[in-house]
Amino acid sequence: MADLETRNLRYFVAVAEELHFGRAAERLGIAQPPLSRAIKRLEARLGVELLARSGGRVTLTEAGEVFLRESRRALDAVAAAAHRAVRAGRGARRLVLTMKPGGDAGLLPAILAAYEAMPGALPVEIMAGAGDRSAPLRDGRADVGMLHSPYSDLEGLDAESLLVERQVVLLPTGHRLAARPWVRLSDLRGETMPPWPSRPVGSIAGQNVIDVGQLMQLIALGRTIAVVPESVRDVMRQDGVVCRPVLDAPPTTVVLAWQQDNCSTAVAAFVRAATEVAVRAAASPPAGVPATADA
Amino acid sequence: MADLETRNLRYFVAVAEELHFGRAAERLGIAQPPLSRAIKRLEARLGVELLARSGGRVTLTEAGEVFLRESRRALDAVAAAAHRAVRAGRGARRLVLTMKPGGDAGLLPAILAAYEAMPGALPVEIMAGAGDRSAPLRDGRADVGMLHSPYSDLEGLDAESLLVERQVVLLPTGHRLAARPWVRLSDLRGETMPPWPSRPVGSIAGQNVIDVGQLMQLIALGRTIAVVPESVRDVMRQDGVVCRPVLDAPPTTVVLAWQQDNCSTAVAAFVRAATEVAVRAAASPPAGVPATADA
DNA sequence: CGGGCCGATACCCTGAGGGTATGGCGGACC
DNA sequence: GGTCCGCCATACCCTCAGGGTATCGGCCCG
Repeated sequence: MADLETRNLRYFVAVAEELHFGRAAERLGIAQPPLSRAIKRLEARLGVELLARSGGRVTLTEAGEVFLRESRRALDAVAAAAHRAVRAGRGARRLVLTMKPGGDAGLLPAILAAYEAMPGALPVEIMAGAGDRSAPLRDGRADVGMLHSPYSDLEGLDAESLLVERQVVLLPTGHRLAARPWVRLSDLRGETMPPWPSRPVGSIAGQNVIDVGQLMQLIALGRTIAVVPESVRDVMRQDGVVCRPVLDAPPTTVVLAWQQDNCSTAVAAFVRAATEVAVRAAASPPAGVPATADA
Repeated sequence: MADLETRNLRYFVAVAEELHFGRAAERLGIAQPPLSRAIKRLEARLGVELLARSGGRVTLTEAGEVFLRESRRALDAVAAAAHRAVRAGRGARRLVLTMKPGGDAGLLPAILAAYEAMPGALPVEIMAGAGDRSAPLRDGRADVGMLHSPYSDLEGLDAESLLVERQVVLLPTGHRLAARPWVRLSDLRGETMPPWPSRPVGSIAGQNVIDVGQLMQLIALGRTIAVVPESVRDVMRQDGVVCRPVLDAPPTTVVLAWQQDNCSTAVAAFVRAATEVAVRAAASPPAGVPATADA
């Protein structure tokens, strides 16, 4: 069982995700034949068939499924090694927090204040950006992240729930559903919806959704509608947009997540600060963010 | 930040462990100059100095410490990907248990019986061997392991304590301390002791200690003495060897450990079986393995 | 039965990475 | 303080892993 290079893993992950050698090769920036060879060699080295090429279809074998999951984890670990070392070398210890802009449900200021009041608190750097917010946690670019539970993949991360929210749909004022006090998911069939939870940042009619403000504009213009956690309503208001509860949408949870094996005391302190703030917020919710009524 | 290959990590880990390019190169089976170049390139790619070469001394920088830890973890993850995929491909789902022979404190038969009585239990394969028993857990060759707490490195593993044991010293009958009812650690200064907890399997006067039986023989022959958890006494008796409690030796804990991110139900079931057995054993200890008296 | 899609094979070629020889710098010892 | 020695860095060469192009072969579909 010779040494597996990360290149082998990257190649396999690409093929496993595309289930198509040609597209995977293109994504990797190489030609298809070397990729075929590489995968074949990989299978030979492991002594296991990872992909079933039965005619025009490529599918993952059971071993391939396992190897895909483990490979992703291993690649994350390699990336984390690099990022953590760089951050350690750049001196200036910091705690990096990753989040979607506006995704903190208004909790962040209080959490930051609580954390920074703790003895030995590090400066907190906020890393806001589009795309999958859990990736920076896995690959070591961030220490903690505010994620949204059903949307983000928490596999391999530790997490603490901060807040459970209902979801609302954002509609332009002139929309056919805007007159109703509430809607159901079935009412939204056939509407243009941004693929909010999907992995690559979604595009609506060619426009990339990169921040909540832009999304609001698009809604006001009648180009799309969106289902979002109700706290977004308070963070970002926009004329021409109304929100209506979606009764049967599953509730979202704002979770604070971090890498499982992270033994840093700074992360532990931040998590403690955040949960304390969350408990307090649940007890006495700020105006505009009503607590979920007891059943 | 170009792709880091596992080769880079392996090379760095070797140098970081040896703190000597020449020895590290020898260990890796390559010459020293390519190794120097590789490390230098690695540092250039990361943009961080990992090693401080100040005169004849090589030391790790702070970033190097971080990178060493993370690199080990990443290499384990890569190895785990390979092993898990192979095991998944070989069909025949099994639960692999790693342990030091005789290191189960007599708990194993009951644990196996309890686990196998559970619905959906997999066949258990026992992987006994010398060396570091936590490595197979990290690199995916084993699912669960019985480790000994102060001796095995549990970093990055989840673990459940099964049993806390006092330690005893094994002496040849003719030994100067054999006449005493108990000893203290200070009495053992200067004695020939196998480096039991050390990473490479220790050698006593050129003999590799590979199993408990051999160790017993060596003790009976007066070649060495050993401090071991008291349950070893019951698993393996030998004429010519007596055991005496070591009053001030730290107690050892038999722990059941597994990879943190392992979400397999089989592992969960095994852990549950083991803890139940351990609780029962603590309540009514079998003859010969007295429970630790309440303080 | 023919065309097109897609993975596998054949063959070449480039460059990353390994080897040998040697330089250069520090520390140690007399 | 000079010399020696240990050890990492540099210089230079060479080999082969891995990438590219061209093409084959099997499968599906019309």
